[in-house]
Amino acid sequence: MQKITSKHIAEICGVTRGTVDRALNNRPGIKPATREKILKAAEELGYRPDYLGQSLVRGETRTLGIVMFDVHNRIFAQLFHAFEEVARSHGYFVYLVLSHKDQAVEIEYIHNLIDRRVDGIALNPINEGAAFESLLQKTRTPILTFGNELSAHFPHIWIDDQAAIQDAVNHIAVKGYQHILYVSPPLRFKGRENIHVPEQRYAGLQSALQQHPDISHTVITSKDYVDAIHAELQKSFRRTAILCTSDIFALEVLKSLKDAGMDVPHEVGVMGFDNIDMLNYIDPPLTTVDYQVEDIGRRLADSLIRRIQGEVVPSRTIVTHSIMERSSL
Amino acid sequence: MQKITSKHIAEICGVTRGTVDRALNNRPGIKPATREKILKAAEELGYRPDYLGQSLVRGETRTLGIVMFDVHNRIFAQLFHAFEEVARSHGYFVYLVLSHKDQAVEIEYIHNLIDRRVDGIALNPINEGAAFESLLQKTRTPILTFGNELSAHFPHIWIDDQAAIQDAVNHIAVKGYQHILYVSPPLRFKGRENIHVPEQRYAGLQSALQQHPDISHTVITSKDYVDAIHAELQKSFRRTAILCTSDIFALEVLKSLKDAGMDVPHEVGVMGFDNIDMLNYIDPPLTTVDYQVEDIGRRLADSLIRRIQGEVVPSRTIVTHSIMERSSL
DNA sequence: CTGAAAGCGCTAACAT
DNA sequence: ATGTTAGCGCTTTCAG
Repeated sequence: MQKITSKHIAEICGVTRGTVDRALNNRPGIKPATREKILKAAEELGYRPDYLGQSLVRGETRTLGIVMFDVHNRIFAQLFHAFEEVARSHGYFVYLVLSHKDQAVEIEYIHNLIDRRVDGIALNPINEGAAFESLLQKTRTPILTFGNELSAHFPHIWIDDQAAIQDAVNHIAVKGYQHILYVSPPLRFKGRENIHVPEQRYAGLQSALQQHPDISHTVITSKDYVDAIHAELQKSFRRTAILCTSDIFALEVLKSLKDAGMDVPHEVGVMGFDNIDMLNYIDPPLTTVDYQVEDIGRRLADSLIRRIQGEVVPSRTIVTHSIMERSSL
Repeated sequence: MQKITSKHIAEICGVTRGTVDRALNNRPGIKPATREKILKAAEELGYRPDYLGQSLVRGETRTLGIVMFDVHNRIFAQLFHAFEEVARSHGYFVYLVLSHKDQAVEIEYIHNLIDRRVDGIALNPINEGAAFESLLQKTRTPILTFGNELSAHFPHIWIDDQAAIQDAVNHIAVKGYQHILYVSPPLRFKGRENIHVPEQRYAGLQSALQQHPDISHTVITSKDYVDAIHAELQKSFRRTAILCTSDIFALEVLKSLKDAGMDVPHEVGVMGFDNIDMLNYIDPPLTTVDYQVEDIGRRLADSLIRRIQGEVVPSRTIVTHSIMERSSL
């Protein structure tokens, strides 16, 4: 069974493809009778316009691309959900591509998306630098970023990471802690990949600590951060809070502390970041930094579509965050 | 800055587009010198072939579509990850579309995928019935299913849900439980949407219980299954196991039992299904049914691509499962 | 070795 | 009101 095209319909109805087009897209200049005949034939044959042909001539594909590291971290699954929903409501499809934090993969994917003529791209980049940005600038495809920021050429939607960590540190200070173990494994990739988010958070840590000269701290960036934490806990006898830059780190930490028989928060405090929904099932309930990641997803889709339609969108949009106090600290 | 096409290159090099094509896709019948010239020009201009044009003439888009309910349930996020990885390694892109368990949305999306000429579709359907299947059959686009099964026309890759629940019940029996609260909220949509998976599991429950006439049971399908469970627990004083058809239900149950101050597993046993990775962080550790969902994702992509290339794939592929014993039961 | 022409499926401008 | 033609960007066949 051959795929049926407008040409077939034209032949069957004894008219030309131009006329078929007029009927299908109900444009003026066609006799009601022939229109009916054509529509009926199309209906019966189960005709569906080919999107490739349409896209080629229209110059738009009504497709968005979203590039993220992976979808294991719940925060990105949630973001995607919201993004997809808004996109669909505007008639856009979305390609979800995962860079797996691999710089080459990311570049290949971006090229592919552009070659496929997506109308716009939302990107959480793992690449950075002038070469990368000029690559992105070569295309007229609108690109927005989230997570790791690029230069101001690319509108960015995210939270204020610096302020968020500052708030976290202040919260820790208020709770009377004297020492902070700051857990941010991605920091060790500094200079090799785009770690704008971890760096911003780290900057927030530094500036907050200046307000609290009484609080000492240790930064942990190793892959085996759990082991590193336990080693650190041996050394110091000051009242310690473990501040993790992601809930998924905090969950690992919590688990290992439990295994080691340590009491949270009495022996040591733990704080996370993201407020992923699975925290509902965790004990002890984790204090963390909360923000509406769905809001980010929605705004990304919305702004991207606006840009596609020629509107100017703000180069920076900050979504609010807050401290979600529970009982791990 | 205008997008550059093979036409531009042809003009610049003073040749025709056919020759440009020969150079770009290094086909024979071209003088090395002109080939060099063309490749150089293409390189300098940053030429990239347009995928729409290519797809139109080649008759393939090298794109796969995967349709699932959502990506909140971790099991589907994991499946997608594996699917995407295999697809990419074969040069395929993937459209991830979410039906949100809405039948109309699913149908609209499937139409869209076909109109966009995806080369194949992996589908966990929420629709069912002859009308739906004939809609799917109208296209020559290969379609595989996972999760809810359709008829044998659509190759299916999944676990043996019946056997899995039977194993779960046997495990519960061995542990000496006398009563089972079977939690499967989707069952209440029977007749309205495709709930093949829940039904298979339910069938597994029934047949297993025939082997254990001493075990009584109650089936819970209400949306407020947590409340229903607590009501049931009041009534019976037999040793009770709560068998949930998804870990996410089990997590909710565990949480509510904890809030109610009930001891698991001594006062009541709980068992889940899926062995999602977040179980690592849960206390008490949840006994559940384990299977390699990544394996399903990989096989889906692999088989789909085979079918696209004309191979015949088995109409049914069963991935193994096992009981993951922890300490909630 | 290269050019000319046709076609993938669609839309749009221009004739009749 | 309908037909004709051209073109989106690419590939492919057939001439030269």
